[in-house]
Order: sequence, then structure tokens, then C-alpha cells
Amino acid sequence: MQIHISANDGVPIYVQIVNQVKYQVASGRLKAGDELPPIRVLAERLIVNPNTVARAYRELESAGLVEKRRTAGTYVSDQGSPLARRERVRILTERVDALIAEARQMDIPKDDLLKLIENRHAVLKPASPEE
Amino acid sequence: MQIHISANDGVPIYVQIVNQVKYQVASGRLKAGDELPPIRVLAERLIVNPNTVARAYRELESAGLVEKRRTAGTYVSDQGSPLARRERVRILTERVDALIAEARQMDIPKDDLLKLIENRHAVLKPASPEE
DNA sequence: TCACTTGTATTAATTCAATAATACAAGTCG
DNA sequence: CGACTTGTATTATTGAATTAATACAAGTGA
Repeated sequence: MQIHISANDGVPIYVQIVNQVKYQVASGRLKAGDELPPIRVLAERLIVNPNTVARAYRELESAGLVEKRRTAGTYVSDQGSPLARRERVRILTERVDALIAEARQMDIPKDDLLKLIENRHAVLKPASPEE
Repeated sequence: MQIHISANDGVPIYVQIVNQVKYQVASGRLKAGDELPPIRVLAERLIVNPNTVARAYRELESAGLVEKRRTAGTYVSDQGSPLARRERVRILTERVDALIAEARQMDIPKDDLLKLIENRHAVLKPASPEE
């Protein structure tokens, strides 16, 4: 599993790890059952404190993307499972609610919002791995 | 203009001010041309440093919601003006882009996202002032 | 005009999230 | 069984964001 950290992004290291794992799962480069590197191993590779990787793994677990088997490692969970999908939808729902609230504050009607999403979706066509 | 600050929200004071002004403008309680309280007056009322209010006003200005007339006060700008609307759309576009990126990472198709927004919009029907 | 009220700028203190240092707990698997 | 490898917990450090203290600048409008 390849992960790249850029130091001065303003983006916290643990978030960078989370995002890259998420992307690799979504893109199929990481499949259900695949084992992630042990915390210490990845930490050493990234020249980062093990706690930082631990935090990333913790977030990934609570997002339903991976499962931790105590002393046996961390594994990509089955994304097709109802539980994993439900978790993803739950998280996305939070984001959507925030967006709707903001649109309302701005007095922008729902239909305009939907149109905006259509447009941006078209513009942002190729989901690029790098940010 | 009534503004309420809750101390231990985790939400920065200046953000609370910004949000409440935004909401009052969106809801029509503040209209184009209305004058906001002078920085010092609002600061005293909220028992907060004038700089904190100044920051809120600065953000509101750069969001296109208010206009500052140097020594003559701060006024709600005309939200119908193309400039104000363009600014609001610009800000909303950032949020939308982030949401789309997240949905993609989660491998949730556009149509599901749109459906989710429709649903949440219905659920969240009455935009409540309090959060 | 010119005192007063407005927003601005600069610097410091404080708070809090992110990261690190270090030690602990526990299941695996030879 | 028991050493090893795994994730966990606790505490400290650091750095950035928030808030505050204080002084400045400038247009208004009586």
C-alpha cells in the first residue's frame, strides 16, 4: 500500500492517511480482506509517530472502512456489506445536512443547489487521486 | 439586532456572530440598507473583545453580506445584487465540490447523492434559527 | 472646522488540535 | 506455553487559530 505525505499542506497527517486509504478502497486498489500495514510499520515508512497512524486507523474504523482484529492486524472491511454502506451514508448525510443549512442561510433554493451539484459533478469529472 | 453567544460550543465566537447575521439576513429580519451595531457596541453587549466582532464583520464583508463605510458604520448590502449572489454561489460551490469529492471516495453515485439531498431537504423542512 | 465615532492595525496571551514520547495490554501462532 | 507483534492508553510538546489589550487612522456631521 503506497501512501504519500506532504508536510506543509495544512492538511493533518492523519487526515491525509485517511483520505488516501479511502481513495484506494473506493478505486479498488485495496479490496475487502486486504491487510493494512501494522501501525508501526507505516509510521516508520512515513517517518511519523505511530500514534498518528493509530489515529488514522481509528477514524477509518469508525467510518466502517476497516476492521481491527486486536493483535492480528487491520483489515479492509467488506464495503458491499449493508453495515459499511449504512455507515458511509450516515457520514455523507451529516455533510449534506450542513450543506443544506448553508444554502438556506444564503437563501439559495433547493433546485439551484441541485443544479449546482450537477454542474460541478460534470466539471470535476475525473476523480483524481492527488489533491 | 439580537445575537446570542454560547461560550462553550466549540464554535468560535466570531463564527457564531457571522452565522447569526447570515441567518437574519436570509430570513429577512435584516434587510438591505440596515445598519449593524458599531463594533464596540456589539462587543460590549456580548462581553467580548471588539477585535472579535471586527473579525466577524470582516468575514461578513468578504462574503458580500455587508458593506463597511469606513467611519460611517456597517450596512447590510443588497443581496439581490449580482455581486452578492455571485459571492454566495462561489462559497457554496466550494462546499459542493468537497461534498462531491467525499461522495466519490465513498463510491456513492451522483444520483444517490441527489436523492439524499432531496430526502434531507424534506426532513429538515423548517430551517430553525437555533443550532 | 474638529471632536467624536467609526473601522483598522499590531502585538500578546490563551486555548486547543495535532503530533510525539513512552509505556501498557493482550491475542497470535510458532 | 510464551515471546513477539499487534493495537491501546497516558502524558507532554508544539504550533496554529482564537481572543484580547492597546494604540492608530480617518471620515462624519454638528
